[in-house]
Amino acid sequence: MKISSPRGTSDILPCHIAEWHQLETTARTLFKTYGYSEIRTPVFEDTGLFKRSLGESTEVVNKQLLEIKSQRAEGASDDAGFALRPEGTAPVVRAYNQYDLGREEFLSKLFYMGPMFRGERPQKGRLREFHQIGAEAIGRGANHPLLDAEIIALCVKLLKGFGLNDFKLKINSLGSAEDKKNFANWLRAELKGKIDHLGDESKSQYERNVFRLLDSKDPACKEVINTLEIGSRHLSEAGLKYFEEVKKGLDQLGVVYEVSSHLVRGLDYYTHTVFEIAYAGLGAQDALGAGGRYNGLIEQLGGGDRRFPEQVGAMGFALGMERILLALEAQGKLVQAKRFLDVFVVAGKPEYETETFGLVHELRQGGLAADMDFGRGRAFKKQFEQANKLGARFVIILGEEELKNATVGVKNMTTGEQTIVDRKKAVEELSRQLERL
RNA sequence: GUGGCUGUAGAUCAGUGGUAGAUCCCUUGAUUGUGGUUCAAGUUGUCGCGGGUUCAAAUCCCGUCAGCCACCCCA
Repeated sequence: MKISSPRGTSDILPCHIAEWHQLETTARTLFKTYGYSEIRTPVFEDTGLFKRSLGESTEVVNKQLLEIKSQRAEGASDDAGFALRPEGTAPVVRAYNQYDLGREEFLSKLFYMGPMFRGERPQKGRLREFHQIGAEAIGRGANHPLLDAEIIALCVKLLKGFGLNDFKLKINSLGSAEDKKNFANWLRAELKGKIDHLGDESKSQYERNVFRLLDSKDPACKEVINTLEIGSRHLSEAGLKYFEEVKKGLDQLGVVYEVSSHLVRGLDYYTHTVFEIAYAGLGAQDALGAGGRYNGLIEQLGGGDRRFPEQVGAMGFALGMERILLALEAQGKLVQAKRFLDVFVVAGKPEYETETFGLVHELRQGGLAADMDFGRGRAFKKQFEQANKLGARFVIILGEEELKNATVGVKNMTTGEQTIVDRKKAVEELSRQLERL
C-alpha cells in the first residue's frame, strides 16, 4: 500500500522549487530595504496562545486548530497542550513579549515566512498546510498612521515585486476596541428582525460575529446590508482622524486603494486599519494577503511596559504564498526553470569510469557544476542524451584518443563546436569558456 | 462542517456489462566515439479501497478514502 501525503498538504517538488526561491529572495531583499529583520518561531505553540489572541469564538480557533493531543495530560484544561500554528502574528507577539524586545527597540520590525496549519476542507487556494510571508511592526513607535500606510505600501510592493498585476487593495477602519464594540451593538440593533428570514447561517453569524454579515456572499443578505448607511458612523472622532491620516499617507506613496466599509477581518484582535488584497482570477479564495492593526494584542498577551505609559502598538500583514503562485500562474508569469549543469563528462568506455570520476571531482573543486553517468556503462550516444537532459552547457569527452594524448575533448552543446584541450588545463579552459557565455 | 463533480499506466485522459487502451514520458534500435529533430520497436496497471448485484463489473448499487469546485472560513 502506497502512502500518500495527508489531506490538504502538498509536496513542493524540485521542478517547482525555483518559484518558491524567487518569492523568498524577492521578499528578503525588499524587507531589508524597509528595515525588517527575519524572525523564526516554532511551528507549534501552546494552544492557549491562539485561543487568547485570535478569539475563542472564531472559526480558526474553534474548528480549524490542529492540536497535538498526545501531548496533553489527561484531565488538563483545553488550553493545555499544543497546536500547530494557524497564523504568524500571535507567535511573533508571544516572542516579542517573551524576550521583551520593546526594551531595546522603540519599534521592532519583524518578518517571517513559513508553514501555517488549519484543519479546513481543502479547496483551490486553501490547504491544511500552507505558507505565509508576513511582517509585523510592534512597539511604542508603532502607533503612527504613517506606519499603517508604510506597511500597506510594503505589502503592495511585495506583490508587484513578485511580478503580479491587477490585484485590488481594499482598506477600512474598524476603529478602537470601544468603537468596535459600539459598532457591533449598533449593527445588531439595526439588523434585529431583518435577517430572520435569511436562514440559520446568517442567524448564527449575527450571534457569533455580526461583522461577518457585512461581507456576506448571500444575495438576500447583501440586500439587507446595503440598506444600512454605514459610512464612517462607527468611528469616534479620534478613530476617524487616524484613518484620514492613513489614507493621506497612502496617497503620498501613490498607493491605489478602495475604501470599503464592508471589509472585516475574521480574527478578533484587529482594530483600526484593516486591509485586504484580492485577485479576481483565483475563484472563491481570492485574498492574496491581508492585515491590519492590532494594538490591544500585546498587552492582552501579557506584554506592554509599565515604565512607559504609552500603549505598545502593532500592525502587520500576511501573504499566502500558494495563492500568489496561483495568481502568477493565472497571469502566465511562471516560467518553468530549466535544468542546469555547467559540464557533463562522457566516458568513452566503462573502464574509464575512475578517470572520469576524478575529472568530475576536479571540475567541482574548480567551482563548476559537473556530473557524469554512474555505473551504467552506457553508450556514448546515451551519455550525450543524458547530458542534454540535464541541461549541460558543455560536454567533456574522455575517450581512448584523449587518454592516450593526455587531452580531453570539450564540446559546446549550444554551438556544437568541439576543441581538444590539454587534460591539465581542462578546468581552467572550461571556466574561461563558461565565463564568455 | 455542508453540497455537487471526479478517482483507469509516472503524467494527461479514452473506455457505460463480455480479452485493459491512446498520447506524452521512459527504455532500446536506425553499422564501431557525439545530444536536441525524425522513424521503428518495447515496458508500464490490485481500473482509489471494501462490500453487493450478475454467468460475467473499470463499467450498475452501497459504503469508505482521496482530489477538485462551491458554501463556510480565510492568506
